[in-house]
Amino acid sequence: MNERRPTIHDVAARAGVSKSLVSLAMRGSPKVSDASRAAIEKAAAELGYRPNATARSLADSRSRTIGVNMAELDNPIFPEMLGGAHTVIRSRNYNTMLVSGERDPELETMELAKLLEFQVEGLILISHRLPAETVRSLADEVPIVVLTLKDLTGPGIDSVVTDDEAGTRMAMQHLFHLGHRDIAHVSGGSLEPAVVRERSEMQAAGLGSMTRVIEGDLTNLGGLEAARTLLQEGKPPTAIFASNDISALGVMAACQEFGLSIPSDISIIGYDGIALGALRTLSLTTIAQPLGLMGQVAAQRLFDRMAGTQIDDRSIVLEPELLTRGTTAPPRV
Amino acid sequence: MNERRPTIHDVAARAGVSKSLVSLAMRGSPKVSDASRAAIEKAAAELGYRPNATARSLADSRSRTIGVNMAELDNPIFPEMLGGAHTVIRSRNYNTMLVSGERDPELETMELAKLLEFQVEGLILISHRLPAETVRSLADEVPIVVLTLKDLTGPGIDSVVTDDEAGTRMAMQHLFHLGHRDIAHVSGGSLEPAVVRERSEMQAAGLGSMTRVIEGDLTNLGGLEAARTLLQEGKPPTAIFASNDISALGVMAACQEFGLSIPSDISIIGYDGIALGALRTLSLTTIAQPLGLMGQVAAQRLFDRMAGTQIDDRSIVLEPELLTRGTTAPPRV
DNA sequence: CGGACTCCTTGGAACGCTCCAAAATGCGCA
DNA sequence: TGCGCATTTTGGAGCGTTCCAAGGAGTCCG
Repeated sequence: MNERRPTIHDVAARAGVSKSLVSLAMRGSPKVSDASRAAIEKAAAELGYRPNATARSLADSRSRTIGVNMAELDNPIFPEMLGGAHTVIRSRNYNTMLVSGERDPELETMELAKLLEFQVEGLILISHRLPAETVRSLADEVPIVVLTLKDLTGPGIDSVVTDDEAGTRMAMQHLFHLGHRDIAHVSGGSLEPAVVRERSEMQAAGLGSMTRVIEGDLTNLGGLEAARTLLQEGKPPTAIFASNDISALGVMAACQEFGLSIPSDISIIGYDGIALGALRTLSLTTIAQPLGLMGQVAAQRLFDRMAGTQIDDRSIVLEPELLTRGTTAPPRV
Repeated sequence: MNERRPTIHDVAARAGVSKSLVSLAMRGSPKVSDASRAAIEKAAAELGYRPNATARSLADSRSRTIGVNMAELDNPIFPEMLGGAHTVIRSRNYNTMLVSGERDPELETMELAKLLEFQVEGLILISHRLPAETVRSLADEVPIVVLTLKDLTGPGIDSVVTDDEAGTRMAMQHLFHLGHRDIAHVSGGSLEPAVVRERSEMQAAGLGSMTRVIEGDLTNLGGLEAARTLLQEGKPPTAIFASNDISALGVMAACQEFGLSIPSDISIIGYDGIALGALRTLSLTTIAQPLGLMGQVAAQRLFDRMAGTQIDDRSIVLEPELLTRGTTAPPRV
């Protein structure tokens, strides 16, 4: 396992050419004669030569690496976005360096610093907990695309989000058209400010039919508890709109605890469109964000910025989609 | 965004010392006098200096990077393991380079080659689809730890698995003690050979009470369809043991379709212990593998190998655990 | 006041590659 | 045969670090 790995020099010596020519050949340059190329390939194969990407990065100062930060793992929307981004990154022949801030801004800052030390050429933040100022200062070293959080833009920073107003409207209209007039909303609390704020504004302003708002925190347990509180208060609403899917699942559990059957006694709609919600066991009606696509678009935009393409807008807004599944139905009359 | 980044030379010039001293100072060497250190730190801060990890890797030929391959994203057990491994990698001040084979052995091979070009110091394969021979040949360039698949060991290759025989036994005994005598097993089909084979052997040999085995494929849909076939055949078993959780969720859905309520009409037990199964809505009884821990242990073992620690065994076997939740109960009498 | 140490500090040679300007080769054609 | 031009090939300088052998500066003591 430990003999020194062969270098470009070894290949050159063995093929009887110069290191420069090997370098060209390895990169598939057309200026290499067929004879030389064959000799070089043969020598490389015999030696089991592998180009050293580190040396290459240093020499041409391109790391061919994108840094991805994923703040947390326990909401499946993040891995789904990661998957999308990752696909694009790979297709461009780049590598993905993954870090995770674990919800701790200080740790997150350090991890991002490490990415920069590795000379990543771009950064994708799949959610983050950093102060805007920190992100802005990173952004003048390397282009950044932020997923999910739309309120953070600025020079060097792009964002990819879905149209939450539209999504909220869709959810409400779906319930409204089914005949619901007594709707409760389990909000996201203070987390994910932008998203939550908008969804909440909608609910406050928009369709006046919603009577109650309970604070959740975008977790499963949060949804469960919020719904419990709600249901203890007395007459249950005919429908509940949760700000995200995993909290919607908590809401479902609470309803079951209270002996309400879904959707005949109460309708539930979530937000996000996690893959899991499609499982027949759950069959959660939801407003789907195109999660994988968001990741892809984020990566694409990043590559565009890296290429220096002239682009005006800083924010890409994708459309959400209503997925009508088994947890919503007309209210009992 | 584009002025040349300051290098160690710039810092040296500004602090009025040599680049070597800056290098030492940046790495916290004790041989640097307080005065110099202060001057250097000041200069570095003023310039916004960031060490170039690429150059460092090249110079001391240590990339401080671990490559992680995650074959697929749609079974949540993989991200959970990733999380565990990632935590350990970070705590050692290493970086994680992530690739994904997308179930395609050829692509997977290329991706792993890229990792080696980046001089990763170790490799963690969170499941993979490679021929044993390929893995073995990678293993003589860099230490490897394989998660989940136990049949692949050899020089340079370690594995981390759970004791599937024990797990299977636990599942069966749980059902048996509840009083079930007519149990069906939804298998994993040809995938994940080792795991499946063992779980299946158990079922064939072990507790003779199981009457039927249906082939699944470890997916949600596979579980759904397997269970449908089973239930169409006539008198349903009193319990179903699925080879993994996501297929168990499919099985649950099928049961509901057939009007069977869980657990009063039929008990269901899964395998894996995905976080999701704990959601109150699902409350899936299962045999839990310590997923996060497996990832951690894998990373730890990798670091031990990298440090050249003398270790004899090649395989780490962790114990599974029965999580009794809401989908199992005594059979109806 | 000269050694012998101990502490700090230094310049130059790697590390394995790419880039570049310049050299070698080959070919067509007068 | 010789010249010009296109095609191949080459050595050396860099990329930003670390490593190392060796050089200076003090300090302590006889």
